[in-house]
Amino acid sequence: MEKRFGQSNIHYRDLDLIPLAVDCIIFGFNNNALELLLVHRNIEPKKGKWSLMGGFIKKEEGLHDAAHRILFQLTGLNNIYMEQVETFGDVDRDPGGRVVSVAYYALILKEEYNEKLVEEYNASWFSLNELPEMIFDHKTMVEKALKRLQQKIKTGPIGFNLLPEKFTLPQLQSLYEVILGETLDKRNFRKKLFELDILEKLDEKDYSSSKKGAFLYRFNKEKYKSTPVFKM
Amino acid sequence: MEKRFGQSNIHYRDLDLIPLAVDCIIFGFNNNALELLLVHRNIEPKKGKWSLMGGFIKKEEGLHDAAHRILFQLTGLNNIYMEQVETFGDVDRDPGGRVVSVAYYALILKEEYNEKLVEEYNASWFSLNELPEMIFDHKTMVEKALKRLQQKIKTGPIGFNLLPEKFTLPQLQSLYEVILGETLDKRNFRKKLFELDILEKLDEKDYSSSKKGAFLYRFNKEKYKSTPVFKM
DNA sequence: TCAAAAGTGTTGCTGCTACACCCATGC
DNA sequence: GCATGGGTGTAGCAGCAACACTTTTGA
Repeated sequence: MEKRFGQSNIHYRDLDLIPLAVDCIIFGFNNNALELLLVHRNIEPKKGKWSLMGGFIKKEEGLHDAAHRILFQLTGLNNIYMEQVETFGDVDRDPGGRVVSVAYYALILKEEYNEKLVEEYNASWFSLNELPEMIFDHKTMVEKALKRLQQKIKTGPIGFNLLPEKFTLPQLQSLYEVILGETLDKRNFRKKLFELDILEKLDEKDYSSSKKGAFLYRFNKEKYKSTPVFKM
Repeated sequence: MEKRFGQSNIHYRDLDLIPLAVDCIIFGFNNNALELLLVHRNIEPKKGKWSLMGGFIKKEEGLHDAAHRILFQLTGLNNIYMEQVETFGDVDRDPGGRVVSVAYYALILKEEYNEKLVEEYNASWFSLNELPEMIFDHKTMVEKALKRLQQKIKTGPIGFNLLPEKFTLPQLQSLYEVILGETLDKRNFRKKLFELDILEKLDEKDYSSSKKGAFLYRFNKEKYKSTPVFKM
């Protein structure tokens, strides 16, 4: 076989082939907390430990496709916002053998995932502040993903992926607070948002968390696209 | 063989194994321009085209080790600042066959690399504004790397890796200007730097670019470590 | 003496932070 | 009527951008 790869002179037969996986950091927002969907290992080694949902990349699928497939396997969800975080490739990261893994994070709606699938995988939600022990370098992956999410949420309108189509401003603010890990000033928060002019105020109110009720808003993609600036 | 990998139930024999490579975006600074070290393909396909220096990852080395090895192959340089950019894995990115590639960028000193090696590889420097056509998705890799470098240089003292140990403030400013792609105000630039208090002013001057001469400075790592804040 | 690059402070403005009270409603 | 969360405007401050002239020296 004389096939050559890429810009290299290496022949196929000389190649070290290393299993390549994707791990998904699945974020959800609920009860004013940021949560993570983890799967429970019911096989050895590390039986009983928690881990990110992962899987191996197939020959005929791209990285992003693999990430979406694996997310779909666990949640039944499609068309989800996902972003590559980093690739982890320390030789000993998986004691079971050399595996390189590309980490992706996903922002999903906790109300929409398929509960049956999640049960099948022995998966469960954990608040970010109360994460259980996780296998391998998954803890590091989560930390890196969170940092990227923090950056990204300040510069792009991606937080809305964690909220239902209609949401209240207190909800949105709470989302930013738990992701950024700091409390925000209510008036300043709203001022910034209104200046961006990307929200549509609806005539409906949500009464689930107060007697007075909070107005519902909707993210207006068209408005954002016409002037794609976002800074929080 | 019953070996199991990671959190998955997939057995080794079911795995698709995909060649995994590293590509290096090698930045250098010279003549007040940001430059890139590219290698010339002298084999088909794409003979005559330019490409990033790359290579396949070995079974017994980590990702970062692979990146450093490949950089060393071309430049003879060790202990270089490198950072992972992103992993590229579209199915058809390399028409020669499926290859997933992890992109790393490196900041090196143009005065220090091994010219013989570079000649052997038919490598050559290109100004960032005058890049030749490159193979595969290497252009995209460069763009992503530059964006990361722009971010990073504003928040960390990494620009010094592109300058000799002793450098002048006009040099440093020019470096920031070409990386960020904008002109900066001389006085504001210097003010910010002095406030950071991480530079050591030397008694020597550099006369290579002016008659008056510009004072030489040195980055003081200790000072930076004692108060690791950096914002430009 | 002039050309070319190095070096140096001040002012105005903008954008951010801090902050307190009224409203609507269910109980 | 009171407790709870929703909603609203302003003033001060800090940090950023804009800006011009003097110095040195080689040719």
